[in-house]
Amino acid sequence: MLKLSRLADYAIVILVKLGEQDGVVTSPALAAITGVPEPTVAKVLKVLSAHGFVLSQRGAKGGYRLARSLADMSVASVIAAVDGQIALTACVGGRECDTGLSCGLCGSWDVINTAIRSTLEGISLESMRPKEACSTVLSQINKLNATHTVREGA
Amino acid sequence: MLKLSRLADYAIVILVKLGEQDGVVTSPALAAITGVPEPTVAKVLKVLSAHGFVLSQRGAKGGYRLARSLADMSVASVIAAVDGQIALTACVGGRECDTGLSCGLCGSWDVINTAIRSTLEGISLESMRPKEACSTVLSQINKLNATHTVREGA
DNA sequence: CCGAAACAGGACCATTCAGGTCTTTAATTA
DNA sequence: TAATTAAAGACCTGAATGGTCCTGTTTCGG
Repeated sequence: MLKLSRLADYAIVILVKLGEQDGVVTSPALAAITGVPEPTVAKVLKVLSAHGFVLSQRGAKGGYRLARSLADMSVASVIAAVDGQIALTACVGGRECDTGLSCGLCGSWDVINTAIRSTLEGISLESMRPKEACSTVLSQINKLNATHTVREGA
Repeated sequence: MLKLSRLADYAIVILVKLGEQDGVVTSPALAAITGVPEPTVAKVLKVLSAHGFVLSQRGAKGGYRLARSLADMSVASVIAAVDGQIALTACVGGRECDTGLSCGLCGSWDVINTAIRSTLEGISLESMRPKEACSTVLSQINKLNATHTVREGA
């Protein structure tokens, strides 16, 4: 169903959330914020660090912070970093697919791949940040779920 | 890596190839033409038939033929038929993802999903048909691979 | 100077799901 | 009536993703 890998999904969520914090944030803290299991957060962060999306600081009081603004990160670049090249099919670049040579659609896929890629490149992480109206709904849901623990500002 | 399922890939190839034949074509014949294993071809054709892309004729001298012109089939519709709804993530329609409620990107994904979908809807199967120059290259490759069996026109 | 905290970089397992095969049934035609 | 072919669905297998854990290495604080 043309779905994104969950890791890439997490990566985007984590980056957006990280952008909303100030100072360095530890991976356990990010796990708490996003709800993603800690080891997975750490794994994603490592990849993002290797690809220059976040800067890491080791040692006690270490953590992560964004390497650049969310507006300077495209959805495409994040997906490519986590999942590898964005391509719908195996036969890219005019090469033949592995079904033999009878496909005959050689090159036609490139049109699609390019279209998808440019679509995703045009969307920045900044534009993924929750909108106001949406945040309101979210906080309400959060309140519902936090009923027996904390009741902040209500 | 944001890849298409192989079944959807096959479906498109099969439809394009089917459009180049005249009269009804059996699935074994299509398997021979496309190089895709016969049972898989049959499986894909069944799905395509159920979704109205091809018309089936049972019994002896039966087979499949296109239900409408290739120009009237979008890549998006074929993918949707074989793989289900085209959506990058689980959280569509403003619903929250299953990581809990902390995603907070509610609705943002819809922008991406819609963009991808409309991109794919704008590409017809007709435009996937091999171009002349490309066919030439293909036939050359075919000749190379058929060296020890048949040498047609060379 | 030592210990705790936190990232780095792997290896590793387990689950899921897509891909593919097979069998049976029903329909059509010669 | 017999042969051919699609329809439908059960079932198996293998790859890959997702997730966990372990062992270093670095840095800060006491």
